[in-house]
Order: sequence, then C-alpha cells, then structure tokens
Amino acid sequence: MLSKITEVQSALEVPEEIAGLRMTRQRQEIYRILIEERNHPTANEVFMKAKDRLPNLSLATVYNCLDALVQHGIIRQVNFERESSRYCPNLREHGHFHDAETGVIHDVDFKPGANLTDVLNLPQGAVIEDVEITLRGKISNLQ
Amino acid sequence: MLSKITEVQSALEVPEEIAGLRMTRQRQEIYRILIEERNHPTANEVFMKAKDRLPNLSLATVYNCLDALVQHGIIRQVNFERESSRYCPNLREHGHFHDAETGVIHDVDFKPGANLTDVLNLPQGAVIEDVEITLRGKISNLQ
DNA sequence: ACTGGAATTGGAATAATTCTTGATCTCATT
DNA sequence: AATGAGATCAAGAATTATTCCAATTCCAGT
Repeated sequence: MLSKITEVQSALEVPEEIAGLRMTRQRQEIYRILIEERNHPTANEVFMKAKDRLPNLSLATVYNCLDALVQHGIIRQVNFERESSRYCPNLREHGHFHDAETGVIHDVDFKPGANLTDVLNLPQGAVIEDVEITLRGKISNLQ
Repeated sequence: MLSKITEVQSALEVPEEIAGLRMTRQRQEIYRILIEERNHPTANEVFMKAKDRLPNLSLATVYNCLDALVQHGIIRQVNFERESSRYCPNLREHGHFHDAETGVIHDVDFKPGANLTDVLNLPQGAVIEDVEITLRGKISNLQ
C-alpha cells in the first residue's frame, strides 16, 4: 500500500483539470499509465495496472474515465479488428502499425505535408472529420 | 420486386465453387446479397435479407458463411469503431468513407500508382500485410 | 443407396462494454 | 465547519455481437 504522500506526488504530474475535464484521482492515474507506458493498453490492462495504486478501482470506472478522456480529446481510442479497444495518449494525427509477430503496436506518423487526398479518390464533396489507418504486418530485419 | 426469372438468373451468377470453397445454398445466397446490395451490411442485416429465401437459416450460419467467404478471400470484413462488423464484396484494395449524416459507407479507391509509403513514415523494415483505412465525415454539397 | 466429412442449426456460452442504482466525493456558498 | 447540488465512483446486472457446441442434415465420391 502506498503512502498518501507518494500518491499525491505522482498525482501532481497531471494538472487538476485538462480541457475542462476535472482530473480526479482515478482519471489522473489512468492518464498517467497511458503516458508512461505508451503501449496502447486495453481498458482491462489499464485496470490491472491502476489497481496497484487505487485498490478500490472498478473496471466500470476505468471505462468511464477512459471515455471521459476520449470525449475531451485528451486521449484517443484505437480499434483493431474486433479486439478490445486500446487507448493512446498520442494526439498527433497518426495511424498504427500492428506487428503481427510481436503484437507490438507502432504509431505511424504522416510525412510532413502529406495529404490523404494525394493517395485516395474521395467521394465528391467529402469532408473528413476523422481518420483511422491501421496497418498489419511484420517487421523484417533484412536490409 | 424482382421476378422469379431474374432471381434465378442472378443466383446462377454464382459458381458452384469459388477459390476452393464449396458454394452451398447458404453461401451462395449470402454472397449474392452482398453483390447485389453492396451497402456493407452487418451479419444481422444479411440474416434478415436471406431469411426470405432460406427460411431455416440461422444467424450462426450467416456468421459461418461470412467467415468462410472472408477466409477464402471472396469478400472482406470491415470494422468501424466498435460497431458490428460489415461485409464487402469489393476485393480491390480500398478504404471506406463513412458519411456520419446518412450512414452511407462509400468505398474509397487508391489513386493509380499511389503508395501508402508516400504519406506515412512506416517503422524501419515494416512489411505491410493488410491495410485498413476508415474515414468518417460528411458529404458537403457546396462547390 | 451408403458413408465420411463438411455444413447447418439452435441454443448456450463468452467477452467486451454499457447501464443502473446507490453511495461518496467535491466544491461553492453559507 | 455545515450544507446541498451535481459530478463521480463502485458493484453488479444487462446488453450486444460473436463464438462455441452438440445434434442433425447435406453432399460428393464410392
């Protein structure tokens, strides 16, 4: 069990409020886990990790918190096929490369100045509000 | 409403076997629905449609058939966020634009010669095996 | 027609997520 | 410090999409 002081100190890394969302202990802890790990955990994985520090935490609360963070644009929800949703604190517009061999998910940035309309024939008048790009494959060591 | 003759003719368009998959009545019917409608139905929507012709059809069979078709590369499974999977007989490599206002899903083709690596910074050595591009937005009529 | 393997069916089971409800916390105001 | 309103949390029930399972049924090759 952690001391009150340790808990408060780590909590201080995250501000009291972000984007108008009150950062409660639970939300802070969950956000901190996403920031520190950066490995696109599922709600359940976040739950496991967070229980160390918040023993009374419930899975429902993890879902609530993750959803609140997503709604306020503080983190992003990422879906791979029909698997559990994963969560990501990287707010840059980016895609994901899922290494099928290791299971590791790499963030994939857009090249500077690149535009999706360079490669896609969008329908006439299409206004994009959200982009989800998911690649699956493997990382080859061969040169 | 289609005439019997049209129905039979359209059914005949589907061969006995595709890509090594035995085309049973159920698989034929399900495939035909995907081909004719081309509106990215869910398994349940396919089930509803197919029941007209195959009254004993079960939802489990629809899932089985769709999966068999997907496994044999005859159709593709498409996922939007956490919604039900949808199915698509368009085998060209393509993405999807989801019109949030009408719910319509448009296929989005790649521009000829375009390559994803033109716009994305992939991890070193990444070999792409599968691409899923999903855009969400609206269609504006304004010029 | 017979037979073995594949396919189908219907219902039960599963897994992820959401909902519900009551308890608890927070914060502004007194 | 007490109060009250509203937000948040916890626990478990409910929901939803999908998969599993066991018992038929179907079909291609003999």
